[in-house]
Amino acid sequence: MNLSALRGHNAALALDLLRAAGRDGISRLELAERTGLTPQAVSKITARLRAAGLVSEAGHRASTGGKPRTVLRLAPSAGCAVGVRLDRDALTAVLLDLAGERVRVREAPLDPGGEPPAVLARVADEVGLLLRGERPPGLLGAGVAMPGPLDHASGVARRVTGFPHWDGFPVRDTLAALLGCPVVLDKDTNAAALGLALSGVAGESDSFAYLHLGTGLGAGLVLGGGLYRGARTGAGEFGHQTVQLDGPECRCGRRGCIEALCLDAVRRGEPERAARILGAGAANLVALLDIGRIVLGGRIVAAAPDVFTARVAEAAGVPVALADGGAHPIAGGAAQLILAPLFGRGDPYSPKIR
Amino acid sequence: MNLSALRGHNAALALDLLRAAGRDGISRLELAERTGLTPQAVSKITARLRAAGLVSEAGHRASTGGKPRTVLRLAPSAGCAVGVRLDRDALTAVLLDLAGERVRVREAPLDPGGEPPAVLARVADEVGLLLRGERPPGLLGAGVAMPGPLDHASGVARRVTGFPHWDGFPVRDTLAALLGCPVVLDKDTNAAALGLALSGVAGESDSFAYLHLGTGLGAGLVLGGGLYRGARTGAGEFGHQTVQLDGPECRCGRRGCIEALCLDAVRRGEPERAARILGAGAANLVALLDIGRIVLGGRIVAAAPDVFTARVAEAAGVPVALADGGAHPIAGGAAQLILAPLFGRGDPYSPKIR
DNA sequence: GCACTATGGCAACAGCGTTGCTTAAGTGGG
DNA sequence: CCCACTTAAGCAACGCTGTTGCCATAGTGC
Repeated sequence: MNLSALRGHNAALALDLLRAAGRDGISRLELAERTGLTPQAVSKITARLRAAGLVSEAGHRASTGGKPRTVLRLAPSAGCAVGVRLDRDALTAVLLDLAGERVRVREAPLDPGGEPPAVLARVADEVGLLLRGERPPGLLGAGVAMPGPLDHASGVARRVTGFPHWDGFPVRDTLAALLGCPVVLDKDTNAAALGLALSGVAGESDSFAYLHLGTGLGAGLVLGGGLYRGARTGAGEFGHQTVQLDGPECRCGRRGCIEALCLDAVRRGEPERAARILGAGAANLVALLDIGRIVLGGRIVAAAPDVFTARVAEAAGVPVALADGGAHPIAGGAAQLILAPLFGRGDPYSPKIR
Repeated sequence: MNLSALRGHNAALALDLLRAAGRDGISRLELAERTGLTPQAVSKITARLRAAGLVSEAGHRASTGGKPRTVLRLAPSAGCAVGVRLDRDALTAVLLDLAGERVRVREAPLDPGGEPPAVLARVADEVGLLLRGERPPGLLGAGVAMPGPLDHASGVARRVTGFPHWDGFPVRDTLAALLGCPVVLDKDTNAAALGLALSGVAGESDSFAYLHLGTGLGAGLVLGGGLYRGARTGAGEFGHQTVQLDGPECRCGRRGCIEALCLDAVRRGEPERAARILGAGAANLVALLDIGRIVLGGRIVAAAPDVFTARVAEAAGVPVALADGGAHPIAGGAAQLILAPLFGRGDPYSPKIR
């Protein structure tokens, strides 16, 4: 790491604390305490951030017997990002400001049966409508969330469930050309987990799993405050975890996959049973990764939130939270794919220079 | 991060590359390429390391039309560490040099039934015998590996399997006082995984799982090149992953735990079946964490290595390696608990300053 | 023997966080 | 109301980081 990387690192550290502080803001001295830097260093860093328009002064704290601390706040309008969720039959697009607040939403039906170029042209049109035809000032890029599996690093779809014929299609580069801005592609569960990590739904714990039970069952893992994607960006394949060695055959070819068992119970109208199966899978996760929390989301969980929350908490032995579907956690998380690197929240486990 | 932390970071980066290069050594320019630093910066860093006696020049590479590159090597004798494995009935102690090479081994029977202070006094005696009564120059500390569960951060044992009455005993601080050097405590599987990560057994992949099948079944996870310990240092509890929802009750109170099923198959003399069960668990790990390799070890694996390797590779779909039991992977890994931080290989997922 | 190539050190430099000091802006006792 | 005291934040000088430009060294190959 060289000096310019050091500067970026510390600026990101400060920005992340400013982001987490939200409307309350944070003082220079608090930043110094939390980063371990000296107050003077923080003054210089925040001066640069203020000069760049990313941070502004916003009032003062009450005095504690001396000069009151000046409150600093992230300037939400200094940047924004688009987030797009592509689902089997619908598209959700959101515009988020730098603070992660939703500025606009747009939902539309989608037919993924078409050829990828046509579908993506459609996506670009919808994003244009979301932006009302003009490029908002400070647009940093667009994040796209799809069901997966796909390759985050290259932005190429693989055998994305519900999107036939997409295997190997360069979604990221195609859409980047259409939109004229940087595009990042990731799995829907990863996007949601990242968004939840940044929104504070995960509470104090900096490691949690987001479990999404909708058309399928998937997971996004946040370990040590950052999204864990694994060696080939395929981590979080939770639906095909074997939890019943001699169970019924799954469409993936293996037996006793948790997704098959869970969805089967749901289909039979036994949410209690589905919740207990999901709880067993969650308990496996908690034991294996020693994570501090589980967050549940998806259509099927939303249909019986109390049952799922109670059974999973019982089995896993950690706090369980619900992702509010109305807040569009996946589309919002997709936009956070663009914003997160500014705050040093890119994935910390990616292969490093050694 | 401040400048002194930056210097430490870059020094660790260089040392880790030197360590990985082993006897072959590495030139300044290669270090520059791999770290992303300029050649001149590397010259300064290696000059400091040479002045500290950690690195020495060792010959030259063949010329490629100009001045031949000078080879740098880690000076193995610049430091050493003790590693101790405490098992149910035996103690293994090793002395490793800075390069991770084994200098000495000592094995002795152990009765963990006694009170912790008496057992640890015994351990300290054995370490004294390993060191032949004198403190070797450059001794950095002692790492201790036990079956777990235990708390790495505080160095306190919890309900360590095979060690009754140890719950809550401050193993690290007690032993540090007896030995007069820093002590680090961790689970046996974590120690082994760390040792394997540093020894190159994991090959190119910087994420893998070490699965140990002996008296029990446990795992150590290396993600992104560093040991993953989780929020409360309890990660890697693999033995009680549920793989058979309605399976037989386990002593942990849950049903269908992989350890119970696996060991039951072994007890019945069906290693093929045990290997297939272990394979299913390994496949779960690979899917969930997208790791690039599985490493197997432990007494039961050693009794039928081909069967376990073949079945696990088949199920998990990634390369499977064997940890050589004769190389004392757990005791050696325990010593690496002390050495690894020098090379920036402390756990990268520990809670960060934000 | 000489031109060429590649490595690595020396010296000057820009930029990072740190230190010592000063100024600003409050509180609270007399 | 004044003034001592406390706390926050900026200015200037500094030490140390990696970087840049230049040069000495040590090989190859015509």
